[in-house]
Amino acid sequence: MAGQRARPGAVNAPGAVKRPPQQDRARQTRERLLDVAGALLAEVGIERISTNMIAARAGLTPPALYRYFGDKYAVLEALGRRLMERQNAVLAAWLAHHGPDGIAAMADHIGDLLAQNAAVTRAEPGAVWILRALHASPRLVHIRLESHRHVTDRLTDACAPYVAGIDREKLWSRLRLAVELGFAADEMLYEEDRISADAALANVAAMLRFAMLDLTESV
Amino acid sequence: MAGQRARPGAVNAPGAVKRPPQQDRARQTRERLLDVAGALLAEVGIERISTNMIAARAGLTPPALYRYFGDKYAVLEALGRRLMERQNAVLAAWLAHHGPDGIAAMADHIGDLLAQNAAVTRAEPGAVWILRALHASPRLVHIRLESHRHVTDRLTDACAPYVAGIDREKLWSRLRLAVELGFAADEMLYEEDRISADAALANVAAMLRFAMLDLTESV
DNA sequence: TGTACATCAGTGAACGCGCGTTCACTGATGTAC
DNA sequence: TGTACATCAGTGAACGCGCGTTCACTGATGTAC
Repeated sequence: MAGQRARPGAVNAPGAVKRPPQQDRARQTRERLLDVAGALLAEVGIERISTNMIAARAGLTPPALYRYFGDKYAVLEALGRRLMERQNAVLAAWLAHHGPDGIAAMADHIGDLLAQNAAVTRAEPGAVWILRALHASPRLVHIRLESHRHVTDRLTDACAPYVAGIDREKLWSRLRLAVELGFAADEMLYEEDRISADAALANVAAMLRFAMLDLTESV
Repeated sequence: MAGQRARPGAVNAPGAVKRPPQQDRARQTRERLLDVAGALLAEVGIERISTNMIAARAGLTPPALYRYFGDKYAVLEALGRRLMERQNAVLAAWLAHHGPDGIAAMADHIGDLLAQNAAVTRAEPGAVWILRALHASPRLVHIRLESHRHVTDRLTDACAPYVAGIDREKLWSRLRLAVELGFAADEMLYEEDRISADAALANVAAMLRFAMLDLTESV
């Protein structure tokens, strides 16, 4: 076979992994496409969003989008990963701050973590809708699952030294559940306007604190 | 204007509310369409499901679907409502059984409620995907919200007599959160296979029990 | 500093396809006498 | 019990539209000398 390289005229080797953009203009365009996709997800929902729509809103023609993303799902996937990375950064900072002080210290500051996470989410265009899309499309669910597992791994690492008597699997399960409930509460606040965000986060924090401290007692 | 009634030839007055089917055959067809829609939601997701697809899988031609549902979203809405009604029936039975025995009795049997709810969900074709679709489409979110509020109202009614010292709004907020977390935990079990369903539900039940009993103490 | 050249970013036009929905119609079911 | 008639359930064919995606191309940016 002569020539594994793409034909000279072919802009896109279909299905090929996209190289990261080389120029500043391109990096900005890519970010803009993601921002626009988030906003549109909120406006029209995952069942109506389209690549043509995203490109148009970003001031581009459709083929330009395909320079950055292999297909429609790749856009949504990148959008999801960008949000989760930002959330993970919050967690990392929180762990660095409170992790070394032990379980009780962490349990007492869960409210901070929830609040900071909520702030990051709120800053992202269409953030709730991104999270919901990640939940609702069979092609995307793995992203959220992987991210929540990653978060749980980090929390487990941080807690394990202080609860030596508990097998890691049990600890992991407990924290996995806590992660899910924390995110669920955060998302609920976007649609339920009959309860105050502060009160709700305080309640959740109290429940998660209970679950964490309960761990240390059951050694 | 002569004649508000539909033209003789017109099968569908567009946008008209559909009357409930008159014949047995029709009732079965309607149920079949909903079952099929649930299954397809699980297979292809809300972004790919289509009316033509639903009709074909149900052994019908596309126009037949429009005899039962005003448009595509009406199908999904009916599907969502059917599931929520079944879940609400579980709650009603549970409340009738444990409600009269007070807060502590209810708190001690939250695990039962979660388990029964999970069973109902599991029996419905594509149930998780229905719940997720209800979360992910702007046109559908209100269904889930209304249902969760309804559930919270019923719980608040059941609890209020035993916590006379607490203002109803605070009670409602606390229970609203509990409802959300209960459903979130249930849904998580469908995608997270690294933790056991029983253990997770037991954990959630313990947290919710804590939240409920905490209410009685804070009078 | 100027310029020739290579690479990168984005365009204009078009494709085949399945979508949601409607029409006028036929066949099946129920009912009054 | 039979039959004429009204209503209900489902069909066959088609519509205009926007979808996701690709092509061969032009204009913009960066780089070597």
